[in-house]
Amino acid sequence: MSRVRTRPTRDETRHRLLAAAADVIERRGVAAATIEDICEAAGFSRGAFYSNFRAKDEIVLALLDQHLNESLSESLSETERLFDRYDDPEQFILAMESPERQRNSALGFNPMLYMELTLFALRNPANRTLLVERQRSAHARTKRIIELIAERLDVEIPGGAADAATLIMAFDTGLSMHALIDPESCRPTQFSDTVLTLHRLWTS
Amino acid sequence: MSRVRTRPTRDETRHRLLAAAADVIERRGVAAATIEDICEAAGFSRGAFYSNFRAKDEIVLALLDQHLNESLSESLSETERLFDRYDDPEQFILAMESPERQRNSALGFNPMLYMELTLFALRNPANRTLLVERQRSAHARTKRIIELIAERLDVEIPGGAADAATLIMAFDTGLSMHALIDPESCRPTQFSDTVLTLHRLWTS
DNA sequence: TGTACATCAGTGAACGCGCGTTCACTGATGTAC
DNA sequence: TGTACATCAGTGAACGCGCGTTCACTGATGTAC
Repeated sequence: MSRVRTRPTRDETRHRLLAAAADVIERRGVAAATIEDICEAAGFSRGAFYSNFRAKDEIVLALLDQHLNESLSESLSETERLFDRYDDPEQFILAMESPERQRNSALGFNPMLYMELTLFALRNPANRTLLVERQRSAHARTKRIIELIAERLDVEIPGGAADAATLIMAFDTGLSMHALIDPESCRPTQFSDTVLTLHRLWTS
Repeated sequence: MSRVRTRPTRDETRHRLLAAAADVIERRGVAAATIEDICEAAGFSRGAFYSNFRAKDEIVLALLDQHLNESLSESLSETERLFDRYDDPEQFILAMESPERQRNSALGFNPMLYMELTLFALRNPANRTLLVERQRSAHARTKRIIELIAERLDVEIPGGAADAATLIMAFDTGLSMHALIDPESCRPTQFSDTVLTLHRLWTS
C-alpha cells in the first residue's frame, strides 16, 4: 500500500475516546461528562463517538471493564510477582511501595475515576456482580499471600488471615481516599510503613 | 391563633426537601438527581424548592454542610463519650460497634451519599477546604484517644499514634466501601473485632 | 505501481427531550383593631 | 373571639438551554485487475 495513512485506525480511535472519557469523567464525573467534552478531548466529532460506541453508557461500561480487568488485576498480579521475587517478607512489603505499583493501582493513580466508576457499577445490578467477584478474588489472593508468609515464618496471624487481608485491603482503599482529600496528611511510604509494622506485630 | 395549620412551617419544608435530596442523591447521584425527583420525594412543587434554595447546587452544599457538621462530628463525639464512659479500652472498643454508632456514622449508614458528597466537595475548592479541616480534626481526635490509651496502659504504640490513627480511620472508611460492594464479605462485628486485635497487639 | 470502484470511518448540522430556572398566581398565615 | 387586610410560602405552567442521539454526507482506506 503506497498511500500514507492520514486517519487513525479504528482501534486508535476507540482507545483515544476511552482515554478521553477516563480523563473527562475523572474531572467532571460520569453524569456531568458530556459526549461533546469527550470528543473534544479526543479530537473527534460526535459522529466518531457513535461509530464506536452505541451510547454514553456503553463507553462507561467499557471503561469499567478495562478498569476491573487491567488496572485492578494487574496491580494484584504485580504484587504477587513481587512476593515470588523476594524470600524476605519485609523486602517484599517495602517493594510494594514502588512507583510502578502505584501507577498500576487504579485507586492510587486516579482515585476519583475509581470512585465514579464504582458508584456507576453499584447502581447497576449486572455490574455490581463484577465488582463483587473482583473484590472476592482480590481478597482470596491477598489472604493467600498472608497465609504463605505465616507458613514460611511458622507463626499464626492474630485474628486470622482472612481478617488480616480485609484489614490491609480496606486500609489501602481508605488511605487512598484520605490522601485524595488531604495529600499532605500521608507520607508517600505510609502504606508500606504501616503494613511493615503490622507484619512485625503479626509475626513476632 | 385559632386557625389550624394546614401547611408545613418553612423549617419543615426545608428539612423535608433536604431529606428528600439526601434520599434521591443516594439513589441516583448528585448530577443525575433532578429538582423534580427531589420535589416529588418531598411532596412539594418546584416552586417550593426555589422558595427555599437559590439553585440546585445550594441544596447540595447544604447537605454537605449538614453531613460534615452533624453526621461526621457527632459520630466522633459519640466515640469520645464512649471512651470517657469506659475505663477498660477493650470494653470501649466493643461498645463502638453499637447500632447507635453505626447509625451516626455517615459512611456506615448511607455510604453512597457520602461518596457522592465527597466527590462533589472535592471538585469545588471552597468545599475541599472543609473536607480537609474535618479530616484533620478527626485524625487529631482519634490520635488523642489512642495516646490516652497508651498512657493509661503505659505502653508505646508501634509505629506511633499518628500512623495508628490513620490506620484505624482509613480501615473504617475502606471497610465501609468494601461492605457496600459486598455486604456478605463483612461480619457486623468486623470493625470492632479487628480494632480489638490491633489494640491487643499494640499494647501487649 | 497505477486506476477504478466499493466500503465504511468519521463529519457536523439538526432534532427533540429533559431539566434547571422563572414568574404570575393563589390561598394560608400573621397582624391590627 | 371575629373581621379585614397585607404578606409571602408554595403552585404549576412556561421557557429555553444543553445534551444525547440521528443521519445524510464525504473522503480515506481496502480491493480487484
